[in-house]
Amino acid sequence: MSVTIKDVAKLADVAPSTVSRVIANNPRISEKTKRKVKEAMEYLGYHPNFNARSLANRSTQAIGLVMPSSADKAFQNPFFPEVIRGISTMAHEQEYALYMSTGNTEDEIFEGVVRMVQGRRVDGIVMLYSRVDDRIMCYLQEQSFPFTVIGKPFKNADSITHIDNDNFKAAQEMTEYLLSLGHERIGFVGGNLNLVVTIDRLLGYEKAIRNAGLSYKDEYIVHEEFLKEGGQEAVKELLALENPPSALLVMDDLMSFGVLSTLNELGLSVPEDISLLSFNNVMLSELSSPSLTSVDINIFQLGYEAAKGLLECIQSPGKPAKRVAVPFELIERQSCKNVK
Amino acid sequence: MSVTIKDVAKLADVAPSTVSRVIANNPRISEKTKRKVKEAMEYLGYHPNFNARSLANRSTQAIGLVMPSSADKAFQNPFFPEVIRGISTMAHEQEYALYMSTGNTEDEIFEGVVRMVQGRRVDGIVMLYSRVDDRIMCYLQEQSFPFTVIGKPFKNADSITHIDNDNFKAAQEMTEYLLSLGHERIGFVGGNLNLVVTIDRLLGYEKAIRNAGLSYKDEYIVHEEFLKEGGQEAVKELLALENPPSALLVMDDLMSFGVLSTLNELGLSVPEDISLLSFNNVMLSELSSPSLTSVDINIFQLGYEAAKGLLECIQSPGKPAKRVAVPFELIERQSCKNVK
DNA sequence: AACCTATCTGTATACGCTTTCAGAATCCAA
DNA sequence: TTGGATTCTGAAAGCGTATACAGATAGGTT
Repeated sequence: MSVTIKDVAKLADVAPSTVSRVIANNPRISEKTKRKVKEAMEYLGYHPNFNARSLANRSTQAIGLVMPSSADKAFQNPFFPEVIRGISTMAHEQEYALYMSTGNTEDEIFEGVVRMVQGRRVDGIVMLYSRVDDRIMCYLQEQSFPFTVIGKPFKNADSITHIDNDNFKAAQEMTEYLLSLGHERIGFVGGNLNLVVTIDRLLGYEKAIRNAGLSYKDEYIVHEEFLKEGGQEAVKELLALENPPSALLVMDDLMSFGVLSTLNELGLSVPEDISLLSFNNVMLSELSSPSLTSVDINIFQLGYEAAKGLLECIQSPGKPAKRVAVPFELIERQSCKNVK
Repeated sequence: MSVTIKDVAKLADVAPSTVSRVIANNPRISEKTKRKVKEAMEYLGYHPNFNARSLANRSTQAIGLVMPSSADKAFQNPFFPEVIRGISTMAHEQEYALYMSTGNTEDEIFEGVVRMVQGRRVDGIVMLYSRVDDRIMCYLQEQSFPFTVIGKPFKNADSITHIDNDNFKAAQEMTEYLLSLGHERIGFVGGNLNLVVTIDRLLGYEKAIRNAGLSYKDEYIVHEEFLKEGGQEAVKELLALENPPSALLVMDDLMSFGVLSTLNELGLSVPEDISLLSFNNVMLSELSSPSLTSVDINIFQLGYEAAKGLLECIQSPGKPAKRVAVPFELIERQSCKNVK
C-alpha cells in the first residue's frame, strides 16, 4: 500500500527503529545516518501514519471542540467561528489539529464526547461554553481527562482551568456607564439562564443598580435565546410595560440586531427613544444603523488562551488549574444616548 | 491502562476475535454470545480505541475540511459556519467526525492537507471553495484521494464530484431581474477573481447584459475581497464614475453591508438612489435597513450534499463523479427599486 | 594486544484492533 | 453410530510506529 517506515529502512539500509528515531529527531542518531535516512524518506515520499503513531504513542496531536448542545443554532452566532479561529491559531502553532464531533440532541453530543475521549481520538478538549450542571463537564472531570472551559465553570471553578472575561465586573461597569448617561430605567436582556455567563452578568447588573440606590425590578429582566428572534421577543415584552426602560443592556450583538429591527418596525428609533448597549462587538456591529455600542470581549483571545491552557494541561499534567481573565473594552458607537 | 478488547474477552470467557466480531455486529456470532459479550463490555465500560481500529481497518471515520487559504478572514463570513453545519449534519448521520487542519499561509494549509492525507487522518476531504489552478485540488487528484468540492472545479470538472449552484444561470437571472425593474446601468461587485464562482457569475452577468442589447462596460465591474471592506472600496470606485450605476449586483451579503454603510455615509439611500441585490441570504440580511434583497443559495444544503457525495466516494470508490446543482431562490426584500 | 567507554544501531515486543484460516461444536440424515 | 454439513469460535498474523534492551562499532587507554 503506502510507504512505511520499513520501506525507508530497507532503502537506507538501516533498521526500522533507526528511521523512527530520525523522525523523532533522537540525538542518539549520527548526523550521517540522519541524512541518509532523510534522503530515503524524501525519495520514497514517505509520510508517517498518524494512526499507528497515535497507537504506539498514546497521543493524537488533536484537540476536541465541544459546542453547546443546540449546535446548529449556535453556529450561526459569529461568536463561535471567532473563538474557533483563536483556538485554531494556537493549535496550529503547536501542530495540533482540531476535531469536532457533532450532534443535534443533548444525548448525541454527549455520546460524541464519550467517543472522543474513550476512543482516544483527541488529547484534550475545549468546552466552548459553560453552563449550570453540565453533564459533559462532570464526565470529563470524573475521567480526569484534560480540558479547559471558555467561561466560568459553575462549580469546582478552582480545579478547572478556564478562560473568561470578568463578566460580573463587565456587566457592572456597563450598567454604571448607562447610569452615568442618565438612564435610570435599564432593562436587562439576557440569554439562556443556564449559561454561567448570563448569571454572572445579571449579578453584575444587579450590583450596579443597587449601588446606585435604585430598585432592582424583575420586570426589567428578560431572558431569551442568544439569537435575533430572542431580541425581537424581548423588545415586545419590555415595551409592553407601563414604564418601559430607556436603555437596554443586551447580552449579545445578534440579539441587538433583532431588537433594532423590531424597534424599527414599531417606529421607535435608537438611540433617540431607547439606548442599546450590547456584548461581543462582532464584525457587523459597526455596520448597522445606528452602529452598536458594544463591549469587545476579545473572542479571538478567549479561544487562543483556552487552547494554550489546554496544551499546558496536556503537556504537563501535574500543573494546577488556573484562570485566565481576558480583558474587555467598551466600544462606543451610536446606539447610546446621554439623557442627562 | 484503559479497558481493552482482551479484558472484555477474558470476562466474557471468549476470544478477543469474538469480541471484535460482536463490535462489528458480525452475523456469524450467536445471539447468546453476543449478549454475553455485550454485558461484559457494559460492565467494564469498554470503548473501542479508535486509533487501533483505524490502523487495522485503514479507515478513520473522519472527514477533513479545507478552508480557503486566508482561513482567518474567511471564517468571519457566515457562509462557512453554515456550510460546515450542513457537512456536519450529514457526517453525523453516518457517524463521521470532522477534522480541520489550519494554517495562515498557503503553504501551511497545503502542508496540513498533505498530513491529513498521507498520515491517514481522514477518509476523505471536502474542499469548501474552488478556485483557479488550486494546488491542493491537483494534489488530491494525483493521489486519487476521495474528495468533493463545493463550487465548480476550474478544470476536470467532469471527473470531480462537486456541488454548486448554477452560478452562471443565477447571475444571469438576477441581472435580468434588475433589467426587468428598469435598470440599465448595472454594476457588478465581484469577489476574488481567482474563485470560480466569481468567474461564473461574471459570465452570467455579461450574458444577460449582452442579451439585453446593452454594452458590457468594464468600468462597471469591480472586484474586491468578500468582506465588508471590499464593499466599501467598491462603492467608492463606482460612484466616482461620471455615469454611475443605478443598481449593483453584489457577490456577497457581507459586501452589501459594507456597501450599505458606505452609501449611508455618503448620504445616498437604498433603494431610492441605488438598488442592491446580493448573494447568500445570510441570517442578518433581513435585519439590515433596508433589508437586503438576496439570492438564497442554500448554503446548508451545499454542505450537506458535499458531505453526502464524499461519503459515497469513500464507500463505493468505483462510482463515477457527479455534479449536484443546488437550487437558488431570489428573496425579495427592500433593497431593489423598480425604476420604470 | 587487551580492555573499557562512549556512541551508535538493531532486535524484539508492545500498542489495541481486524481478519483469515482452521478447527471445534452442534445438528440431522443415513 | 457414523458422516457430512452447518454454524460458531479461537489462534495467529498483521496494520505502522515507538522504545527497552542488547549488541556492535569505534576510539582511546594501559
